[in-house]
Amino acid sequence: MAKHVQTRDREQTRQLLIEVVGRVLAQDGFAGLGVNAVARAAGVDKVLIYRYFDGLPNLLQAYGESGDFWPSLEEVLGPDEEALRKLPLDARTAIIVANLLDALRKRPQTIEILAWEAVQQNPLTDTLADIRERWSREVIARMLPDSVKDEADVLALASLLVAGVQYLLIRSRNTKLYGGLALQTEDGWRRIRNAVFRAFRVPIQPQD
Amino acid sequence: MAKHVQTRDREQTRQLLIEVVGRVLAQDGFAGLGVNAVARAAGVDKVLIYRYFDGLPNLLQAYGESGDFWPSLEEVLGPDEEALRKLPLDARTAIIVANLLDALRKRPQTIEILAWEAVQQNPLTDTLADIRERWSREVIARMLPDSVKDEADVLALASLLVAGVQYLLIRSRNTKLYGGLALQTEDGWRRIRNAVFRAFRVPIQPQD
DNA sequence: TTATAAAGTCACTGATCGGTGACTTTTTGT
DNA sequence: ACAAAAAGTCACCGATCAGTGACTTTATAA
Repeated sequence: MAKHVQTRDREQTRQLLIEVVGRVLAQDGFAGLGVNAVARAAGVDKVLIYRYFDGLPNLLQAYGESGDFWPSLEEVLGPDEEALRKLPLDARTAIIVANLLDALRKRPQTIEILAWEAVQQNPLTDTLADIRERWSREVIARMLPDSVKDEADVLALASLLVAGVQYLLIRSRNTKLYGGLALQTEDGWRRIRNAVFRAFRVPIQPQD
Repeated sequence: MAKHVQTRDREQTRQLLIEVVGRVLAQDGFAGLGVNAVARAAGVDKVLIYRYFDGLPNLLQAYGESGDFWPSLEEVLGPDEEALRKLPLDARTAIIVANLLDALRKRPQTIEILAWEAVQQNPLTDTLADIRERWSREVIARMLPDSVKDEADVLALASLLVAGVQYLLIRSRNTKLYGGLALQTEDGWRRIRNAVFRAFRVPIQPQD
């Protein structure tokens, strides 16, 4: 039973489609994301998107679940979780936010998705937003349990800063200058990163 | 020469179209913004958009220039500019950012435009982004001249916070909860506003 | 009053979109 | 070897989009 080399393989084509979603997303953004575009980029007929995924939403869902489009907890907590845990609340929070900034900068597709979420609401963006909301709750429970009863409301400040970081990442795709910040230079991002530490009154820590 | 009541008036129709752009923008967002949609909403033939504005971009340009879609300097500096000027740099900056937050919350169309800018680059969004960049430079020149040589880089922190505020405003259209912040409640926005003051180590000032 | 220019209407093109039915080709189980 | 099921192709549909040419109606100025 020496089979031919498989040229028609459902699972392989499924994976290809999922992979191509990420590619299209990174290249053209969600604006260019449609059945036609994905099928074309995959060199595959669009009918397969309907047959294998019952439409684009489910394909995107599969992409969202399969990919590592969001940083892992480890990536954001750094190499030495124990040492981090011993720091004061402000410092802990600042470092986590700064690490998140570094991690997100490396993920163009994630930035595209953030832009998409900001602008449109649909079942997929709802799902992704929910994943991230749970992620943030996990970070808090694991590393910032004392923040929830902090009367100075570090959490609000942290969320505001994360929001700012995400917005600037989104803008950096198209915009050179935002409020005097050069979003497409390393120096601009160093200033932003330092501002995070300043907001928490924590000595500035260079990137790993 | 008792004229009939004008039923055909170029200028009036022009103004109507400009006004309708704002209405469509506030109602359906920029996603629903097209020649067909605007013409339909205005009860006018779309050919007039081409005749009077030579296409949608110029109509949007006219809208951007005519409307008060961005807060005035006065609105952001508050009633007593002189008193504000006497405060320390941190306090001045915090108050301006907080005032900007209050002002933007009142402008749903502006929030739509911000969302649009975040996501797409085109001649119009470029123009609007430029208007705002000049606006911010004017605020700095007028109220924060000492910030440019501030070695702690208040400006970076201010821009980051403004970015965060804008992002949360954008998200608040669709999202209930972001990082634990209830974006559709007064309490949520009070926490965000307070976080601004906290970031600058300034006593929290209630909204006017 | 009448000619003319402007205001507004209408019907159409060509392109692209999401989605589907019917077809051909390959794989697989017996 | 062969039949059935699955994989993949192809041509089409209806809707909507931006944009245009040709038409009718109204206002204005001589």
